[in-house]
Amino acid sequence: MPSKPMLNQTRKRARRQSGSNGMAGLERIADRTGVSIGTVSRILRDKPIRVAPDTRAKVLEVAAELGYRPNLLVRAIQSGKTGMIGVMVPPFDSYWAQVLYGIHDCLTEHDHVPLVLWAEHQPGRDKSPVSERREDLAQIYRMIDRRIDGAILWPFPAVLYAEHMSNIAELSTRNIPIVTIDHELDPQHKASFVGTDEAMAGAMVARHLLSLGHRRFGHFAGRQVHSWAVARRRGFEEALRVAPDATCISVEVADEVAEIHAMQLLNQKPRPTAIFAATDHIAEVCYRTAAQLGLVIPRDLSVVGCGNLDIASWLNPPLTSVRQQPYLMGRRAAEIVVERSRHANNLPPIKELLPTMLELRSSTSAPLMSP
Amino acid sequence: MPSKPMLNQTRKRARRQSGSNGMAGLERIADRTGVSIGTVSRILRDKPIRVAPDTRAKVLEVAAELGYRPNLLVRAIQSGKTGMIGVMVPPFDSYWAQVLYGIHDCLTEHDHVPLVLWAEHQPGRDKSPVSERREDLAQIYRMIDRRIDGAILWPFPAVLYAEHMSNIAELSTRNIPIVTIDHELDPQHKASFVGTDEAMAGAMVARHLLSLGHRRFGHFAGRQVHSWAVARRRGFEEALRVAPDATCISVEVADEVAEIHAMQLLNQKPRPTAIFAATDHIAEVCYRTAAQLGLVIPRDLSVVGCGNLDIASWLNPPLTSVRQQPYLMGRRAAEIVVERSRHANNLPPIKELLPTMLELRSSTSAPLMSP
DNA sequence: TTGTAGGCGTTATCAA
DNA sequence: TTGATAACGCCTACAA
Repeated sequence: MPSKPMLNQTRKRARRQSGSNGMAGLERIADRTGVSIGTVSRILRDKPIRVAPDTRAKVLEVAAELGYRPNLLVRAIQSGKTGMIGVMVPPFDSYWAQVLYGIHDCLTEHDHVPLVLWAEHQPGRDKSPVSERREDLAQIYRMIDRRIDGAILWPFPAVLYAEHMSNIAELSTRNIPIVTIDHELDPQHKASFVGTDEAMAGAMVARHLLSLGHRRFGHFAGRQVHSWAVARRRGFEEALRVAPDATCISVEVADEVAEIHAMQLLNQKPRPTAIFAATDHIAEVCYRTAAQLGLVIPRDLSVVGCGNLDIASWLNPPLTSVRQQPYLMGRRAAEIVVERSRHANNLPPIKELLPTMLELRSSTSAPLMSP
Repeated sequence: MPSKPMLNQTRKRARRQSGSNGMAGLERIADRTGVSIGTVSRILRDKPIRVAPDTRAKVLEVAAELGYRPNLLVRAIQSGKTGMIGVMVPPFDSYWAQVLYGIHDCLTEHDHVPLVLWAEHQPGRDKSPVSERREDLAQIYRMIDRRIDGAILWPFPAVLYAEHMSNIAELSTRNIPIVTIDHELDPQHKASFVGTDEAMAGAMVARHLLSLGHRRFGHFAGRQVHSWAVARRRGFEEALRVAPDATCISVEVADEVAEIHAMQLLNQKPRPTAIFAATDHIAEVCYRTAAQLGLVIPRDLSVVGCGNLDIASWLNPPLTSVRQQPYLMGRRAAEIVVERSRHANNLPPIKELLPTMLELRSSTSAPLMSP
């Protein structure tokens, strides 16, 4: 009979052997090699510790043979770190695909994985404020219940509703590091922010159009609940001031009625000779509207977009557009969350603005004639 | 002094109170309400059990106040089910975005979440077989180490290399349910499959072009390592047989040298009057090549694509393309993995083919003249 | 150098 | 109706 100290573990093992469900654990390796679980654990973690060479060899061999893989869930509940970062993104175009790539690459390089959930993307779904809030809340709980180490968020349209902030509060009150992309959150959430230098973007567009000789501008602005849309608009308008005789009419366009807004603006008299569309999607609407009015781009109307999506080069004529750096934005956002998570979210939140470039294509030219 | 039975737990609690890291657990609620952990657990799970109404009320109140959220990681290590499904996708276009939406929606409806990782997507990365294999393997381990309940895979180009199958074997030997999309795996993996009815797709395209009067065809086939590419090609070629005088030249195009292949095929004499491109991306290359040769679409050349991506409608002229059902494919794939996972992967693998439609646009017309 | 005990947050199983 | 206890698979301390 074994001595007392061994009895306890021996009994345990005997019991477990039967109920095992397939994947080998430390215990099975311990049994097969005749050493204790603790020893196996130490060897497999490859800590700088002292182990008899043949013990190590034997353990490694059996582990390989059994296809042992550590269970990160267990480590997670012990360490309090799951290595999972919640990512909530909008329905996507090529811009967001790049952002996701950036996030993905940076996270995996740091041994983390993204838990990607979508903000409402179904055209068919009920979009009432209430159901939207519920749905977003459910998504946030999905992440919290799995104990994500941090979250990267996109500013869903729901930021419109004050109640929505309480969803984000679910994260911030639990001290989960947050980084938002493109939209800056209220300071109370202590959230970091990665965005685009909209002042620079606006200035580049303004300078380009002014240098072509334009003086009457129109701006299709994004919905002003998004901080990027506000900054983009201001950046453009302020940069126009260098030309005292420049005028600009800005209208905020909501996706659903973009056509109508575009039509109204393009029917102004005198008509603007150049348009800065807040996004390439809006620029596309602008193209369609221009076509309906019989305007030829760029002869009658110069158009500049923003985002430099795939469509920019597919449009006819190819669209001049502000090139942002979505991949880099994703990377930076990921780097920031991971770092905050490592420091128990005690680092102060930071804001980061990435520079832009203007991608010149053929949707811009000098105005037909001066007024 | 408390009686002996209580002593043990009481001591434990006293110790833990200090080291708690923020998020409330059952224990804290138990302390605050004066009941045992077990009771709290039962109430919060809301099982059909008998609890004193006031006990329940008190517990629920405290739980809400503390913002209690269950820790799914713990449930996972106990139940052996994490509720996470690994999803490995290629760099994406609108087709894959739809697939992801479908997967996401179906999974969340079943209280699961997707763990989305990318198959190599970086143009800059070293693409040697070895490093590619390593990278994919790392991705697979990331999923396994977090104990995914199942996996939805896209057939990465790496299926080319025999060694790559050993990566997938890492999943199948562990009895993790697998569903592949678009590419059918070797039977040994017992993997399920969701794809498109390529025979139907090919037949629709063939019928359409034949009815327009075409007899000389060209087919830009996808790389024949992909089962979808093989089936799509065969589907098209076989459907052409209804016209005894129809001829078809098929070439397999690799992305990198697509232009060259396209140029060669379009330089055949007599030149084909209609092209079926295996993907819309290839169709786009075809457009460019045709332009270089001074061919006008559809006057000199009819072109049909497949996938009905966003670009199809942006191309000039808009591309006639086979419409697949990516969203549905995603949903079905998700449903299938979840179901297999629930049955310990004991259900037999299934194959599912979804029907297609032909989206008629203006890239096809009758041939200019009969030979 | 190796083994054992205790704990992570929860569930399930008895016992009270 | 409620409480205590043993898992789940692993890691950290401490003991041998």
